[in-house]
Amino acid sequence: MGAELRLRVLVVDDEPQIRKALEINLRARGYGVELAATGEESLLLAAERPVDLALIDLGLPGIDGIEVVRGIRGWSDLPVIVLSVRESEQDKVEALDAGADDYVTKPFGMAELLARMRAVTRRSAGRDGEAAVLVAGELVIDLAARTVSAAGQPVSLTPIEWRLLEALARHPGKLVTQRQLLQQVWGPAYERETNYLRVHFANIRRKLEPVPAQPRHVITEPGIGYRFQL
Amino acid sequence: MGAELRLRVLVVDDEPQIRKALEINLRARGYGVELAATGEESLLLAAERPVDLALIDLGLPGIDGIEVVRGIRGWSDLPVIVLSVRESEQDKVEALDAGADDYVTKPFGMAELLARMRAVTRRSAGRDGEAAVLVAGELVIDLAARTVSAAGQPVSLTPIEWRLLEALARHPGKLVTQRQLLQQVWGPAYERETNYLRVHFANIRRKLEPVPAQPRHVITEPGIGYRFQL
DNA sequence: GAGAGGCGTCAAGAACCCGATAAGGCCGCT
DNA sequence: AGCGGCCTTATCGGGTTCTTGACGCCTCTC
Repeated sequence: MGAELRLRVLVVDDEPQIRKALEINLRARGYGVELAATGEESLLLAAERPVDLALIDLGLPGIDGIEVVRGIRGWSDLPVIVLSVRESEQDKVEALDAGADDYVTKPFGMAELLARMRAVTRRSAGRDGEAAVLVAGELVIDLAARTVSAAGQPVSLTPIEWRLLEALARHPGKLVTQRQLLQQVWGPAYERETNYLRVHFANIRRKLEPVPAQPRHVITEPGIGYRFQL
Repeated sequence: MGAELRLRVLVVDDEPQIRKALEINLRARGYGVELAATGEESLLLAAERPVDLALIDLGLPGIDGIEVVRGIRGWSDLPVIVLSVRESEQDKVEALDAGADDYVTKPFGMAELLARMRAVTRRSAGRDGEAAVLVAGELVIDLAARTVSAAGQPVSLTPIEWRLLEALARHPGKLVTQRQLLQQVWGPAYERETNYLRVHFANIRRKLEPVPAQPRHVITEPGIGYRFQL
């Protein structure tokens, strides 16, 4: 399994010198490198060419780096390291809570960056393959295409509904705590707002479950969280 | 108090002031905190009491912080954040390659640390751990999915019941004292309320044991505690 | 053999959690 | 401006869970 698959890295930075420097260093270490100069470009690239890791600069023209992170997190759990000249705690917190796995302030040493890259890829190494479509009775959920259909009919979910369903469906059968859901969908400041979950899961069940009062797939574990039952 | 499902953090640092400061800040944020001053102590604690995250100082007397990280990585993939005054790249690389998930140099801002803690726990929460399934006769306990079934039938446990069963099942065969159980499930202020244990274990046995009056798996050690028999 | 302490059982009230529903505000679209 | 979708917020009822106290049985000690 340890067959030296070369990892592919997406580098997003608007300064050509930094792009060049990173490209040279990473290629020398055996990484494959994709380059993007703007947020728009990076999102397109990430969608069409699968990469294993993204290095994203915060100070981008156009779409901000934070938005790029959010955009990526919307449909994948690709490891993301943010690079930035901004040293303020608020910037770091914002980027990390947007879904970044690490935050490195420029200027940084190449050895440290490489070590941090190894650390975050190590974590996500054990992920599943592309089990992107999941079938549960009359329910069909396509995680990649972001589509759901119940009893053959396509169902349209609101953004929040989709993120909640996705958080459950990514780990079928496993229990996801209220805290995890609130943190993933709304952010760490909303960990106590369990009423959000009640309202939105009620809406989800109304759309997906044949008998919303007796849900078969979106199960609630009182006092703990929710579970997606296949 | 409500059934707070809080994350438990192990703090390893030899300076009492830093331990205290971290403890106060983390508790205020709703984390459970275990403290250790030396590497030896921390390894013992980590093995005995399950925590969800470890904050480890590098400059420890006795066993070095790096060795603590390696020790933990030897048997678990617990998220680990290293705290250190050392700023050299070599120290960072060494710690990260030893298995640490992040490296924060002192002094650091509390907001940043909390954000980095959220980032690493978010990662490790999502991955499907190795099948942590425990089979004891007609009992099947899935610690990862948080499900229990007896004689093929799924059993639903209340939050407190689950936490008690989990505390026993994480160390099959080992004796867990009443004090440990009360402290883990209800908090340190409830160490005397052994009647809670009697009531809830009676309910657990009623749900799990074929003959609740003659329990085969949830064994009580009079005057000391309880034990999970495989 | 008597007493004390620990344990299991039971039941009742309080506290808690969930689902349902609806009103109000915000935003984008026409 | 008007409209509609979406999210937030509040309230209510019903069901479950937790706590608390009481009682009887067992075992261990004196």
